[in-house]
Amino acid sequence: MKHRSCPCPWSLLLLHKLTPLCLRQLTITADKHITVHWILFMHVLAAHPAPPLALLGGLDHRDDNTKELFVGPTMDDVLSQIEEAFRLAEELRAELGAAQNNPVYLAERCHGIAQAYLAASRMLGYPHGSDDLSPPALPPQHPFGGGSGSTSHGNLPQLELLRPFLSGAPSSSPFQQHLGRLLEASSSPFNTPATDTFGAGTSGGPVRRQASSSRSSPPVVQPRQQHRTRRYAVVVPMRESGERMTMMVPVQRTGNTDLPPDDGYTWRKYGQKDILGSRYPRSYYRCTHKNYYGCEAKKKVQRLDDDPFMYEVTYCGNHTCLTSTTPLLTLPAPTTTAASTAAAVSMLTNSPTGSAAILASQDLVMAPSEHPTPALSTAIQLGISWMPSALAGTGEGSSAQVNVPGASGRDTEYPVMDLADAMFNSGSSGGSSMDAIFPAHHHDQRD
DNA sequence: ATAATTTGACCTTC
DNA sequence: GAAGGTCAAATTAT
Repeated sequence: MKHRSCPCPWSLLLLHKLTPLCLRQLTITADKHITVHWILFMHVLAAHPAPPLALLGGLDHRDDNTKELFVGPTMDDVLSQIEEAFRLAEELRAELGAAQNNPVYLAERCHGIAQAYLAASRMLGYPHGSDDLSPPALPPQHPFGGGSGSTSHGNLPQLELLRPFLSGAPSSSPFQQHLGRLLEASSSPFNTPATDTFGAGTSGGPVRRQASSSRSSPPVVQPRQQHRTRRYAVVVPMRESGERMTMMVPVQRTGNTDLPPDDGYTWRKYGQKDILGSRYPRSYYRCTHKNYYGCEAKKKVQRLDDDPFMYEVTYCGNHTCLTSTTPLLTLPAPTTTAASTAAAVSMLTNSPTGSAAILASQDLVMAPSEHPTPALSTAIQLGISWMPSALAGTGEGSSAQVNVPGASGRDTEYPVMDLADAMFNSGSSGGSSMDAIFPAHHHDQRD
């Protein structure tokens, strides 16, 4: 079990510095979805594991000797680079409507944004960033991939990052619809779906590959109950439930590559099936919160025959567990629990993992409501309300707050010190709160 | 003790 | 009847 004993406030410091910029540039659409540049920022920059001390000297504008010892870029340089990325992203957002039918242009713009973030990341000496977001060479005729010699999937990782934010949203914003069209274009025309798997590259019959099983098969199989009373009262077969979405997700390049891709939600595996003509079995998952919230979200995961480093993930049904309650409104602010604070902060990233954290906090503080109401806006509001508090270093302990356009109703104050205490002193369970904030990148190299 | 996974049996659809 | 999807007991992990 890994445990980060002393989570470094590096990312928080970065957010301190960036907050005014974020508040100005961060765009929240009408239905409270954070747009592309913030997501990219979180994925590329916030994953930085540790603060380069010299850069932090630049961050604080201290007139000490640390800067003199450092000949590389300062934090201000990094921030300028980030600001440039924000500017490009904002331009892209403004142009989405007009440029939606020009995938080449859009891809290039996304590429440019990613490059700007990567430049900042490189200034921080974070070499892995280039690996994660290395933009594709964009052949004019195939802007979304299919280049010779490369894998046919995931050639536009900048867009792939956005996929989880489009899942399960029946009422998409125009911006989401733009992104959806982009992603659709990125996967369907050029990426080979797993439909033509019969005999394609397989050597004879199907070869089963045991998925992430650490136990050895028992030599003697116990006889199972032959006749069971099956109850299929309210079963909705996956093929009949609407809201289906299929996507290609690359395997984790680090650690156990047999693990299914982590989309941030918590799933429980309920079945595995050998599929005719496929080398790899198909795994069936349902939402962990099915019993508690009646969440009917399901997914099936299968490796591609022709690209074992790619999973085909089909989502069915929406996560009703995300819209079940308004738990955050009941949080005893400002004496927020660690879990709930982490939930609110993580929701700032609008990541599904943050959603999972929200659910964890729900389990802690309240029972499910009979009248589900959208909690997303609340979570976003809490997140944004937190940001200026964290920024408010001008007066320690101050609790400035910001009314987020589109977020109606109450304002909640979260003093930064409480937040920091909760974040950095909470570590009683397996994962730190920082994991909830920046969940996408782990630096544990398990060999 | 509880939660999650495995896996053969069972059910539904085609 | 075959194949895909799901159930649930057994098993394993936490």
